[in-house]
This record gives sequence, structure tokens and C-alpha cells, in this order.
Amino acid sequence: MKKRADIRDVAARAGVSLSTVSRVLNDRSENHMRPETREKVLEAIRDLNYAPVKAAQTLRRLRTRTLGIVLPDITNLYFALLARGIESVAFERGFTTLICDSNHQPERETQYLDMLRSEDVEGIIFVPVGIADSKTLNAALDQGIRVVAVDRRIPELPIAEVDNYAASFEMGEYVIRLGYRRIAYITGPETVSTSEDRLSGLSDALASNGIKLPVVCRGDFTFESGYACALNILSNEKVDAILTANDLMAFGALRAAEELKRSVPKDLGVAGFDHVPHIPYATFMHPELTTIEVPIHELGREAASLLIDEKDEGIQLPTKLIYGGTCREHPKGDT
Amino acid sequence: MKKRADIRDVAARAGVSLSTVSRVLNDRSENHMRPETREKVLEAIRDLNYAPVKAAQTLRRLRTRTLGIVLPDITNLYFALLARGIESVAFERGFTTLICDSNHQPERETQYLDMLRSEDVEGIIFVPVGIADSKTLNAALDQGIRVVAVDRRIPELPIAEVDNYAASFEMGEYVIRLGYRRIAYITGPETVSTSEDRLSGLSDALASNGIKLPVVCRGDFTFESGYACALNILSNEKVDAILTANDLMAFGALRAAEELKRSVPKDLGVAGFDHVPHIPYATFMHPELTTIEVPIHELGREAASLLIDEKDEGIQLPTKLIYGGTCREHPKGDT
DNA sequence: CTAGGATAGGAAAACGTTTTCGGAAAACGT
DNA sequence: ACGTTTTCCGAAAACGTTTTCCTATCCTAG
Repeated sequence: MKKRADIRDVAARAGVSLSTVSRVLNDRSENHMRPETREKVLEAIRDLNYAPVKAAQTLRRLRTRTLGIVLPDITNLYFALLARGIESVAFERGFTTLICDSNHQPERETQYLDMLRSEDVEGIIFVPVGIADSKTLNAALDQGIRVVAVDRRIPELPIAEVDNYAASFEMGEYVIRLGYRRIAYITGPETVSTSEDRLSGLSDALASNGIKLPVVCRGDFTFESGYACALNILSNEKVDAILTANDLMAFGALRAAEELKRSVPKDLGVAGFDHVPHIPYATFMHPELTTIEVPIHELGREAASLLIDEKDEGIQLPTKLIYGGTCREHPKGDT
Repeated sequence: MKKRADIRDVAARAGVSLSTVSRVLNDRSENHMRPETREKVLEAIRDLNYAPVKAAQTLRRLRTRTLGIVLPDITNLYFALLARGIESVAFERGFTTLICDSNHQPERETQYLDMLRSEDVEGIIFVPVGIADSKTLNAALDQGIRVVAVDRRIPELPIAEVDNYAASFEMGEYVIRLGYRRIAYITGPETVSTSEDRLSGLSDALASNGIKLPVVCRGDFTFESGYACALNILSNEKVDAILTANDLMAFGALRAAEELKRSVPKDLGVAGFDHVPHIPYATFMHPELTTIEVPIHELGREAASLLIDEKDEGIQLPTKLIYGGTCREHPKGDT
């Protein structure tokens, strides 16, 4: 392995100064040079197989063309799709992407934020685990790094999101129209804006129909928590539907319902939120889950665009109600 | 937007020289300093929210402390777990990780390899989509970048893998012991070493019991291809078991079996390969899949270690047969 | 009380670029 | 032929670290 050629090797071989080589490399259209000189330099570059050292360029210009992503769990398909959406835009625009999996640990999140800062990323897409550590976040912002939120709100930051409140409201109206009346809800952590929005959307939908949520159980978006909550609810309360803040918990609820021999959707309606598509296992399951589709890949693309185009306004994308088989098909006395 | 604190700001605030700050940062155990001084520096760092500029460090040490990962599909849990395994070791050892999702496209793979090269990564962990483009690969190797394979072999490269042949052989013997005789196989792409190893392992196991594989169908590791192959096999052949080269295709086969009203495991045994754990959807399913467990997270960790410790020998990790419910429980006339 | 060795910490060089500034040479107008 | 502009290119100063080489200061032993 030979020593790698640097810019002065090139200059020496071409018989010019290193500033000339640099000018050729960055071909500055102002200040053009004699074709003859330029050719000599290009030849030397070819001969020596010269490639600039990225770190030196970065240090000099202080632009890394790199984007950071901080998310809770890359093994969760929802976030993997998000990452992919982000990456696709970044790649198109010539940006490199650094994916940081905080693994649901706020402390890790902080470490990653600092790491991204020291990597001098030009922007960060941030899906916080809980309440974002404002000190670390501000350190990044103060340094001029743009940060956008996706899916979960962070105070003061632009966000790419869906209207969780409205979607959840719609779901509430839907299940009521189907005749469900005693509706339990399994929500997510209170530190996550999506949880709260979804809960209040549903709650308001029921209220506007004169119904109150008989029971709300707090889960943490995992299958297990959905299962545990549902078990609890079904054993202690008389409910005819369980709605959840995400699909995973809905699957947990289905599992609980099955164990307790509650037939879905006849005795018990179940609905989720997110509709992470392309889960082969889900298509294997029947009935398919009634849920709200969140265009997570698109949210990722939008978030990346927000960052790269330096927009300060967030964006809201539409959701879609997916009519699965875990809620009754025909409303009572209705079409 | 305040100016970002640099190392001399820290030095000034702590009332020391910048070399001292650097020493604290890199805590060099030789040449230790007064705890008091160290504390002052750490405090200044905290106060100023100082984070070193990576580009400068890199330039000075001429080491990027960065690892690249090129994998076929980050939305596939199997690879997500792999990435996580790699990342965990990398993080422990102070390396940054660049995840490149080739999305099953060889061309994209090549682009990423080139990108990683120009990023000066110190090593690449590579799970190729098909036959790796040796030109691009060699360009990286020539530049002194270490490359290791994981899961799928690449000629000349060290690899972290399991003994696919032996594991598949074991599975073959197992299903035979259970009394299955007419065994179909759904394999993966022929360009992927794991496919071929698994196929020949099974085939040899059957052969050593005087049995021939009546039918081998080539899938591509997707649920859909497993489903299609199984449908085809079950309609045209008289088989009592379907084995597959990965779990996803096994799920596809289960779906096909169900549609054709073949009862599993009574009429038909089904087994997969990989045992991607923690799929809530899978635990929701019963019976659970009989399969081979591949410690993919560990493989990732080992691969990262191989790279960081500059080992030239590959490593093989053990697999484990998972006794699910998609094969008969009791061998005929056996315990 | 002093020579000598540790020890703590400072000054400055180096890493490989980009870019500003300015000087020499060439081109041009008179 | 001389001044003025333009064109081309070199010298050198950054960029923010790490690290080598020193120099002070402090201990310890004799």
C-alpha cells in the first residue's frame, strides 16, 4: 500500500503551485486558467490517482453535507421506513446520512446529539424518546444546526407530521357509527405528543356523541404493554371496543382478546394507529387490523426536504382510515 | 446564533493552555494531571457545551473512526438487528457508523461503496445483494480500507457467519426423524452463498437417509415468493413438508397451506431459517415457526470487532434449532 | 540545602485543504 | 514606448485539533 498522493504531490508533478491544483479541482469559473495548465494538472491527478482528503476539505470550508437522524428504534419497521424516506431525499441531494438509534434511552439520545454536533452535520431529524433535553438541543441550534421533528412534536421546532388529533377523532366517530359504545383506550407515554393528540382526538369525538371514555390505560407502544393493558381492561371492565395509540399495542390487545375468548370483531372491536404496511406477518393475520394509515415514508421525505431547503414551516400530511376486519363491518341500523 | 466554542475558548475559560484541554479530552493515562486542573477543564467544557470538531481531529490523526455498513434492506428486521449489533460495538469503541441501504439494487450498492471510499471510512461491513462488483470492491481494498462480509460470503474476504450447511443438515435430519419423507424446499437466490449452503446441507442430509428432494423452488427471500412457491408446490406435488431458506418465505408457505386447507403440522410440516426474534406478530401467530436461530445481532458485533481489531480470520457462530409447532412434535415411533 | 528526577502544563508544529491577496506577465490603448 | 487593465498563478493564512518537545515547578534523597 503506497503512500497516498496529496495535493502538493500533484502540484509538484504538474509543475505548478498547489493553489493552482486546488483551482482546477474546484473549477472556479471566475478566474479561469490556461487550458494548457489545467490539462497538465488533470494529467498529474490521473497519474497519481489523487483524491482529496475529505476531512481537510470539511475543516476548511466547514460544510459537511451530512444529515443526522436520531430515532428511538431502528428495528421498529415504522422508524426504519422513516429513515428510508429521509435517506432517499438526502441521497438525491448529495447528502450523507448518519442514523442514530437511541434505543429508547434519553441518555443515549443526548450522546448522539452531541456526536452529531461534533460531526458538524448540517441538519438533524429528530424523533425524541421523551421530552428532549433542551440543553443539548439548544447547543446544536445555537451552533446553527437546523433541527426538525418528525411525527412527534418538539417545542419551537418545525415538524413533519400528520394531524393526529383529527385522525383519532375520525376513528372515534367511525367506531361510534359502527355501534360501539363502551370504548377503552390504550394510549402511549405522556411525554410523546402523538399519544396525547390521539387521546384527546378520540376523547373529543366520543364527548361530542355524549360518550365518555370508561377507561384509559397507559402503555408504551410495545406489543407487551398492549397485551398487558388489554388483559387488565377486559378482566375488569365491560367494554365493547379497545382502541390503541399504535398498531403494535393493538396486536397485543388482539392477543389478549383471543386468550380471553372474546371474539373480534363481534364481541369486541379493536383498532390501531399507524398502519405500518408491508408487514408480511400482518397480511398473514386475519382479520386485518382496522387502523389509521400514517404516510411515514413520505413524512421522512418531507422532513429531509424541510432541512435541505431550509424551510422554517412544518408540514402536515393527510392520513387515511383503513377499514380492516377488527371492527364490525356494518353499523347497526345503517348501511 | 453564538459562535461555536472551540478548544481555545475552553482553554481560556479554564485558564489553561489548549494542550491541556486536549489532554483532558483524550485522557492520556501517561502524563496525568492534577485532578483539580482536570476538573476545571471539564467544567469549562460543560459550561460552553463544547464538542470537538470531528473534521479537525480526523485531519490531525488521519483516522476517521468511521465504519460503513452496506446492506440490502434496513426495513428487514433481520438486517436492522444486524445493523444494531454492529453499531453497538462501533459506539463502544468510539466509531461512527454509516448505514447504507442498497435496497436490493446492485447498482446502488456500487454507488454506496464509492461513497464510503471517498468518506475515508476505516472499514466496511458488507452484505452484498448478489455477486459483489469486484472492481469497486478492489478500489476500496487497494486504498487500504478493510472489508468484511457478514452472513453472505464474498470471495477473499473474512466473514462473520454461521455454519449454514451444518444447520440445514441438522434441520434435515430433524424433520426426517419426525417422519416426514416427501420434503420440498424453497430456496433463495443462487447468487447468495447462504441460499446455496442451506440447500446443499439439507440435500445432503436427505441423501444420507436415502431420500431425494422431490422439488426445489427458487424464491427471493420475500413473503410473496414463499407464498407463490408453496402454492405451486402444493398444487402440483405430493409433499408432506416444506422447508424454506428463511422465515419470511416460511410464513408465505404457511399462508399458502392455510388457503389450501392443509393442516399444519399434521398434513404438512413447515420450517424456516433465521428465527428473527421479537417479532410481536410472530408471537401472535400459532403455531410458532420451527426454525433455525441465527444470532444475527451477535454476528454484527463480531463483524464490527473483526474490523476494529484488524483481524484477518473470519468467525463462525453456533446456531440453534428452535422447536416450534409447525412440525410434528413426536417422531413416529420415537420419543 | 541542593542536586536530581518527576510531574504538570505551555508553545508550536503539523495534518491537507481552500481562499485571499497580491505580483508578474501579457494584452491593450494611446 | 509607456501606462493601464486584464489574466494567470504563487505565497501564505486560515480551519481546529493532536502531539512533540520543552520549561518551569515540586518532591525527594543525600
